[in-house]
Amino acid sequence: MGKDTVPRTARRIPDASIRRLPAYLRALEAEAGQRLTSAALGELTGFSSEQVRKDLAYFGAFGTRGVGYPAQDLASEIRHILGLDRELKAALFGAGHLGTALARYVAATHRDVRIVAIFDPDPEKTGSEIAGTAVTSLVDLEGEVERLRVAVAILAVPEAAAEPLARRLAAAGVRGFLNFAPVMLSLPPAADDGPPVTIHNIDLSIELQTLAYFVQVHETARV
Amino acid sequence: MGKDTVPRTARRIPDASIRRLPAYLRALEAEAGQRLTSAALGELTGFSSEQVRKDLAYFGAFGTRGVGYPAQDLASEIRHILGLDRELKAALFGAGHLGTALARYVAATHRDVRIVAIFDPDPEKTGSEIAGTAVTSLVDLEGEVERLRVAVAILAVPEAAAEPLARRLAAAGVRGFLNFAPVMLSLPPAADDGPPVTIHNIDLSIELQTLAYFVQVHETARV
DNA sequence: TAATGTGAACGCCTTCACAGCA
DNA sequence: TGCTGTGAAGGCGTTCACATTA
Repeated sequence: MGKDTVPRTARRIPDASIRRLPAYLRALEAEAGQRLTSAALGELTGFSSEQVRKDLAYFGAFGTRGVGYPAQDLASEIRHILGLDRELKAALFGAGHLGTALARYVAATHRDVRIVAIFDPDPEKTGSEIAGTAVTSLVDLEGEVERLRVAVAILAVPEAAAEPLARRLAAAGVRGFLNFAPVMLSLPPAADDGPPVTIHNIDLSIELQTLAYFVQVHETARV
Repeated sequence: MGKDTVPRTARRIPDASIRRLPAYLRALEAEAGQRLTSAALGELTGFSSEQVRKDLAYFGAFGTRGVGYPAQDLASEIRHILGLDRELKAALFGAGHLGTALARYVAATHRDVRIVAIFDPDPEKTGSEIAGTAVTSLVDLEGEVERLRVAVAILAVPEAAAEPLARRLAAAGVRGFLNFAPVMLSLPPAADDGPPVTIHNIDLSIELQTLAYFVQVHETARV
């Protein structure tokens, strides 16, 4: 997880709570039912019912005592909280296997997130299309990013390319990064004048090597 | 992140500490130098020096007071702690774009993790090779998994396929899962007789939608 | 002197327990 | 009666501060 630079909003909401909201949303959308109790929602998502209630209560009183939560409305509320009632404009960088998989996945499953551009320096790739979006060269990167009002960047590029690219993008106004390159992006000595930049790192190596630890530990700790 | 079923080992080590070890390892391997202080290692990884010292101290006294840590030896120690001094045998499921990207990445960057098998039901794919490993059909899945002594499974399969597959694999002795499918794997009513299963979920939707929240919040909270 | 190793303080998040309300 | 909403308690991890040792 990247730096979280959450400003002093009304009451401080735990990052952990925010990370659970998408799970609730998914469960609510899958469950076509009318009403759901916190216990039911907990069952579906793997969290405790208290956890569910506390998370939701940070944002308002959406439930009815003795009854539960209205599924449809709660889904809308969560979408609103996450900012998914307005389309999130994302640009993808890197049209390799990973980038292609990501573009297709997002296009197939996220109405609320739109990949407005795909960038790749390889001339063999530029001009082609992935999931309906053209692959573009990096000439006039900044111009395109500003023109398309790209809010977040998904980085599926080689390790060495990630940081310089991210710096350019941050300077061009990109506010969020989903980084798949195995590097700690240290972006800005950055500003407290401009809006903060959020970075989420997804690092396969960390997951794999951590998994190795747990698998191995359990082996030894055989009771 | 999945359930963590850590047994009562000697002293309890925070999961968070373990998740930082790979970052230290990466920094140590990149830095060819002789010695490193906790401050230097912190600088390279983005963590505080106290954090670095505390994390390492859970496992032993690897440093020299007044001097720092020996880079080479510390790297070996961390590899040992993570269990990366023995090869981790992994099987990949799903030979689509995501699976292909994962297989190539692991083969290119991890000496310590070996993908010993790639499974995909598509007859067009079986028989081909990805990063030197043949793509196999799912006939005799259990037999192959046991024969190859697969310790962890990487799931790059469609949502619906993930859970039934994971159940079969867990039954066949797979102990760790890296799940890229957007589902909460609820594996076992599982055993307390057998060894525990560790699940790490990597969920693009959660990351994207959480990112949407932070980007949006900052927009509103403009000072 | 310089940097590690570590008890103690702190803060954040989760869990508990129950008051409040349909 | 049943389930939500929430203050209080508890637990876990990070930060602080310093004693320790090459």
